[in-house]
Amino acid sequence: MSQTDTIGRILDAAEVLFAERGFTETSLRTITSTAGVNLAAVNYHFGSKKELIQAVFERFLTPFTASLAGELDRREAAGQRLTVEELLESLYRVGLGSLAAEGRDPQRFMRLLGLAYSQSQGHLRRFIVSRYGDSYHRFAGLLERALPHLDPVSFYWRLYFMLGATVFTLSSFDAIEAILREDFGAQSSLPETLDRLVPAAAAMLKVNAEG
Amino acid sequence: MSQTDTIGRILDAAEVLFAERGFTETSLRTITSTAGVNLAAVNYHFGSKKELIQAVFERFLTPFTASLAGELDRREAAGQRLTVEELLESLYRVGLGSLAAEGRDPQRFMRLLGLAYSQSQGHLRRFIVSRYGDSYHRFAGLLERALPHLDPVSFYWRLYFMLGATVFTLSSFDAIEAILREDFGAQSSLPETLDRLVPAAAAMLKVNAEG
DNA sequence: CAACAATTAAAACAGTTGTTTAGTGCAAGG
DNA sequence: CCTTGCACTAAACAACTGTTTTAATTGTTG
Repeated sequence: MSQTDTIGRILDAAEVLFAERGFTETSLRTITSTAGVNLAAVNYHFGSKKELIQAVFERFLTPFTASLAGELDRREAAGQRLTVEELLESLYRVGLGSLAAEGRDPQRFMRLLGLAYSQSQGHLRRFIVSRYGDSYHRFAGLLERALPHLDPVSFYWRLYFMLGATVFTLSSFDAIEAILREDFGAQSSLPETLDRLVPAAAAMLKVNAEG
Repeated sequence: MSQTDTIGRILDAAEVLFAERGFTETSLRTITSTAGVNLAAVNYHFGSKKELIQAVFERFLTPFTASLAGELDRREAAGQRLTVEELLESLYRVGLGSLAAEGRDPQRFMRLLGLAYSQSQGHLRRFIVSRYGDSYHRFAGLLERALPHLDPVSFYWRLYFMLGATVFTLSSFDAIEAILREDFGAQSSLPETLDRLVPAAAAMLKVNAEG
């Protein structure tokens, strides 16, 4: 249809394949052949494989952070200070909603985020921080204000604990869900799992250090 | 000295390089040249790159699980049921101690565990499960008994949340520590961080679902 | 010391990687 | 009608991958 349908096809294929196998384990030839485009199209449209990886992240992080900003605006406008649970709810539901609304798979983005964290070849982490650092800091600041009893260092360690639990769990949601279904015959949906995660993460953030 | 000093040199180099860059990002030539051995030595002594990766994990997981088993034996022999905090303490301190005792870097193994999780090419996950699944299930069983108010499915999700917070945070301990030192001038040691992690993770495990 | 096996070494192997080059087709503008 | 620019393609590039082969060198044992 449009003259640059090729770009979209490449991004679609790369997004899926990167999430399944990782970045270095996915060759440009695999991407271009599943996308049904020529090999050289990646370098033509994106410049390099690195820039393709960044473009994949940009395509889902930009609407995600935009939706999150809107949600935080709305909640802040309501007046009272946001609670930990409200902030986590915002983060999770917006992540789910803004991406699912475009008909894309939220779990795939969680896997990509997990990969970005662990496989990060430097360039990707720098790209994400420079592009979306502000969104991160706004959320972290609001969360810190919701936890006034914590000193800054304690708060940031707790924040990383929470991010670890979130990214780690959701990035392998499919695998964990399959294990639990096999062992207990209990199906878990992603929203249900977020219902479990919100109170657990909130408890971890709020507990007094001296237990 | 010994006739197969080569094996140790290869394992040492592979351990460091894998932890720094990941598996596919580390070539056999990089490993053998930093180890000061011939390229073919890897295939001669280990068979393939996959088996080398498994050997690296075996070398630190075997003493780790053995120490953990001993620690759990000791604590169980003492009689009363183990608490969540005691179990987490055992896990963390033993992991720290058994590896540091051999003069090796505990954080490196956390990074490897994180990689095993996210970069797992299948063979590694199968290897770890078949070799160390029993240790994992014993620990999980004891932890579940320490949390009798949780139904099995809830418990296992919480377990994954806890593992996520642990692996994620400790596997990038150096990076997080550097950020906090820059922003707050506060140095954090690994033991201090575990002191922060134990109560936080325990709170996440213990909280009642309906908050 | 001779003979055998274990280990190390150099070199080549076949395959894959990301990227570049040169050229094709096509549509819009002068 | 010709040209300019854009999207796309096939082919080749050089570099790198894990692995194997063949030969040289050890170390050990009869």
